[in-house]
Amino acid sequence: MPKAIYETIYKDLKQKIETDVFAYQELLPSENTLIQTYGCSRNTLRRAVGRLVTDGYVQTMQGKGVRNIYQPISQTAFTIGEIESFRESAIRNGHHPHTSVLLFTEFAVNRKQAQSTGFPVGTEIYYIQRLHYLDDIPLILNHNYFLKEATPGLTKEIAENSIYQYLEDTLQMTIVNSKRIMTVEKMTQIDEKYLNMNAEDYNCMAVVSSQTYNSDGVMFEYTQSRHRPDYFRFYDNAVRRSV
Amino acid sequence: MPKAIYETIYKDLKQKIETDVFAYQELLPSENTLIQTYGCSRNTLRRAVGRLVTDGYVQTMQGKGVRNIYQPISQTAFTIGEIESFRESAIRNGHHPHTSVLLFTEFAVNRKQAQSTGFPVGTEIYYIQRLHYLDDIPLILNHNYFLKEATPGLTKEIAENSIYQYLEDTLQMTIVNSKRIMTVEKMTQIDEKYLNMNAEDYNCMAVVSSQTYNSDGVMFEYTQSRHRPDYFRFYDNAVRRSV
DNA sequence: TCATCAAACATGTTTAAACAAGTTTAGAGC
DNA sequence: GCTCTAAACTTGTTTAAACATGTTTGATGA
Repeated sequence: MPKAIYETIYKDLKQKIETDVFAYQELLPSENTLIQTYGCSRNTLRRAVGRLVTDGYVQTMQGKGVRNIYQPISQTAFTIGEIESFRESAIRNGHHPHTSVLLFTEFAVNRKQAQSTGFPVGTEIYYIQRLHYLDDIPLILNHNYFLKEATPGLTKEIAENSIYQYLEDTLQMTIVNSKRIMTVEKMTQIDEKYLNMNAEDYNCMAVVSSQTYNSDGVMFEYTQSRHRPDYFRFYDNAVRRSV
Repeated sequence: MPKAIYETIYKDLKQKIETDVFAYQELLPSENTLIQTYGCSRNTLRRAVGRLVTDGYVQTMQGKGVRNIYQPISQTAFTIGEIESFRESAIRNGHHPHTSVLLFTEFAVNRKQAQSTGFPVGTEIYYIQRLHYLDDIPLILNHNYFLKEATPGLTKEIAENSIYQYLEDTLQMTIVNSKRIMTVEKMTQIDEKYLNMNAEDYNCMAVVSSQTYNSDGVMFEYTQSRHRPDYFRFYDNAVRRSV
């Protein structure tokens, strides 16, 4: 539940835009009008609208107003800009997610792993391989490296459901920040096997590597997500700033 | 040149972080200290710091302070979150960009093109095929569709340099907003030919499709950028909001 | 010595007010 | 009718102040 007023207003406006209360390409009510509607100050309202701008939902035009430029996006969309677990994003889009754990183990990172993950050599970690299904189709092969010190008590059972839910609800951890890199890599035999792919067809994967930090500034997770190329979509909205 | 105070402070702090004036994982000076340094109000300072947060440069911790979590990223990086021309981003990273125009033509969009571009059927557009080189290696094959009405006077010569520079400097257009979708697609014979690729090796491309809006809320550009998979990197920083 | 607690300090949210700058509208004057 | 302009809008920037909430620190007291 959002406690902050601007969060509430933001969500209300967002929902109104998504449900066509405001028409595409039309102007939203002016700031003054919305201030009266929500009974808040100008700053608070502008903060909510500012979030809609970075979401690509609206566009502000000085002197004119705020235009709705939201267009619904299709299907298997992994919207960028927020940290969301596979489970959360699947449910949000009305799909049935399902996860199977292929491997659950723990070890200390060696030099090669330190290179790719960003964890120092010797760090104790949980290493988990998971396969994510959407409506019974295997879409993503995940390699998770969790800092053991920061995520104690992780089990295979938790990994089968939602690790993030465990971290946030049980361990009271606050996830704050995630740096991601998108690349395209050759498909491996492991990819082929688990994702039911044929390298004669596509021979590449969409790979998202991410480093995630908690509120203590500790990088507690490195994950490589290997996506089926034919189902992969990554959305983003960019705003050009004055140069 | 930034006219707004918060822009100036933002850029100064950003530059200080990039040049290690503040050490990695250390705390920045407190708000009160920075307010005195810059002689500005708290709101203005917080606005600058807020931008650094969304850039993934720093992490704020209530009660504690602001931690520097910036780590330089490598090589051919196309950082997300901002609209940047190929030329701008290449120069920013110290490379030598070069563009060759393969095709410069104009026509009215048919039904199939309307589907993919988002322009209505019959819209008059410039269609440009361009090949972007970085340090003499062809990396990106671009298909540009520019709304003729909004971008009058476009020529092949302009396309060889910077179209964005023409739009902003000569036409006084303000580019505001760009929605992008990242996918992986099969390599075509055209890709193979111009990018010196061999489909026996990689048979896929990283494809970024984007719709760009100007300050009038008009979508004036649709572009499909087909990237060499082995050179493609897309950076992003995500912030988790309270659920 | 050690635990407790209040003060000091950090960031987070909200309001109010003023001014700046771009756009639209309505009216005055021709 | 037409043009020009001033007034009334719109969003953009900045300051000031108050309160909320989380963290650290240091003094007090047992």
